[in-house]
Amino acid sequence: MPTMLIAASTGPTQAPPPPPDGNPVRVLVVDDESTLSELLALALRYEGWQVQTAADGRTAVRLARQFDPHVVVLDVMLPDLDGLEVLRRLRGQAPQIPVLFLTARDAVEDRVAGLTAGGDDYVTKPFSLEELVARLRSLMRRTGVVQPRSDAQLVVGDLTMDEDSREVRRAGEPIQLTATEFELLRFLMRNPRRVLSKAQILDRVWNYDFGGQANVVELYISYLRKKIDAGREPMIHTLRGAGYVIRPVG
Amino acid sequence: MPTMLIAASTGPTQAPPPPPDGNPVRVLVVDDESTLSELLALALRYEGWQVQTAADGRTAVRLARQFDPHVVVLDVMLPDLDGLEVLRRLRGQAPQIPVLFLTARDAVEDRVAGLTAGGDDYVTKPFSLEELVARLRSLMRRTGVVQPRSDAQLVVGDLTMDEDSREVRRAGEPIQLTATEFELLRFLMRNPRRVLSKAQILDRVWNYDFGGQANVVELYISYLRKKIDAGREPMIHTLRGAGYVIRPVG
DNA sequence: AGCTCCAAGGTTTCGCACAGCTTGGCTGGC
DNA sequence: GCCAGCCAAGCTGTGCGAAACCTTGGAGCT
Repeated sequence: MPTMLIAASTGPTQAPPPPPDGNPVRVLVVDDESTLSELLALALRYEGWQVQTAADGRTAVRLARQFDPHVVVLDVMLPDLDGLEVLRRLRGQAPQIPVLFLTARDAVEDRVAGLTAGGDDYVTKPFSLEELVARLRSLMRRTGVVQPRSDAQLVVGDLTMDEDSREVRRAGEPIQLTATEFELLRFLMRNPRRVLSKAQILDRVWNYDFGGQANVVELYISYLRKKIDAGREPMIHTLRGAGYVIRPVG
Repeated sequence: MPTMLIAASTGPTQAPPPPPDGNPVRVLVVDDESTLSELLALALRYEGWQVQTAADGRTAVRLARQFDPHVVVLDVMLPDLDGLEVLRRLRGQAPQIPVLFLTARDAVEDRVAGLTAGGDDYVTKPFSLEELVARLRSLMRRTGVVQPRSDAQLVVGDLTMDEDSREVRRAGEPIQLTATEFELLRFLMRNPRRVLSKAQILDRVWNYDFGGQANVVELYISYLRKKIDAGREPMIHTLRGAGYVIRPVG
């Protein structure tokens, strides 16, 4: 029985953003789980960035010297040195370099707080790629690695999202979203007019270790519609057998 | 008339795409079902691409080294290594190489997680050749293997199709198509002014294991006409005993 | 007390078989 | 050479089964 199958994806996120000043952004990823660092490398390369990975602290420090990254993604839990030590050595070479820490959810929060004192940021595992990339982007914006541009403001039709303040408005009217709803909407808004398959959405918006039913996507689309399209001209459309798409009305 | 033989495929598609830089695109197909990989090889060669096939993971990795493909079509279920392991080894040699995965539909939601995250894509079996080729093309476009050139826009007369947004318009007016209608129209539009037989269409647009009546093609042509030729100068023409052709008016 | 997600039932849409109808072309009788 | 008649090829309306999608309620977690 031939099943129509377009079900899967059509093509991931929009075209890579322009490099900071002609050269691509260089990102160093430090994590000892090779699966994770490879996944990350993939996603970040897809953003158009240059990526190097290191599996332990010493390698990271050595690599940083020759690779000279603009930003570092650093797991605080490493086999050899601990995050703090790696940070110190990195900063010894490049005092200004912004760092995005990865920490286990249950990790002691106050230590991380100490680490991020300098304007850095952190993300707890497991995270979604969409969130990690957004954080990284925001971090680079704040620290001037890339021009701020009007990047933190997403606009599709009369729908706007401020990524920093997390404010969302439709026709000026503020809308309250939960964390997951926000991520999903951000992903849609970053790819306006482009059909996104459920698989793509899952891969990108849900945590990398999510093992659940694929219909959470339908569920959250349904939530979003209630909040965003309620009583208005709909912006979120279903393309049966293909995916979802957000489009300005008209 | 029983099932149409897949081997009959002549699956023509317009002139081969522009090679990356003067040389033809090289595609590596990895699948252990020889019937399928041969079918694929045939279709891809017809696109003007150079194709090599491998039946298992190790061979694939070895072959990749000397063949140096621009893109890989990879079944996730292989006799020796599994898809992810092959991916890892491939990426070890060529970190940027885009991969199109093939997965069985019923295979309990093959944890495809992360596979599309890096800009890769996947297609579930059984698929249609048209679908697979379109995906491959889109993948190469996104990852810069070929110049985007005539990006994702297909144009025949006043009829346009955007493959990313799946928007179709005739004379500016938007037209809603179902998944199958879309595939069929895409195939026609990729081959303007060229007569396509029902057998070709069946082989190319329907899943390779389709076992139904041959008159689905007539049926869907009829649907398409209602949607795109309705009340206008017709663009889809029947050549009795030969097939169908799409042509700009005039 | 809110958020996330599973389960399950309900709804819509699509794909396709079937069958009767139309069209076009061929043949043979005149 | 012309027309009637016939047949194959193509067209399309109808209907059913099932896939795809939507929604609700509630359980578990934080």
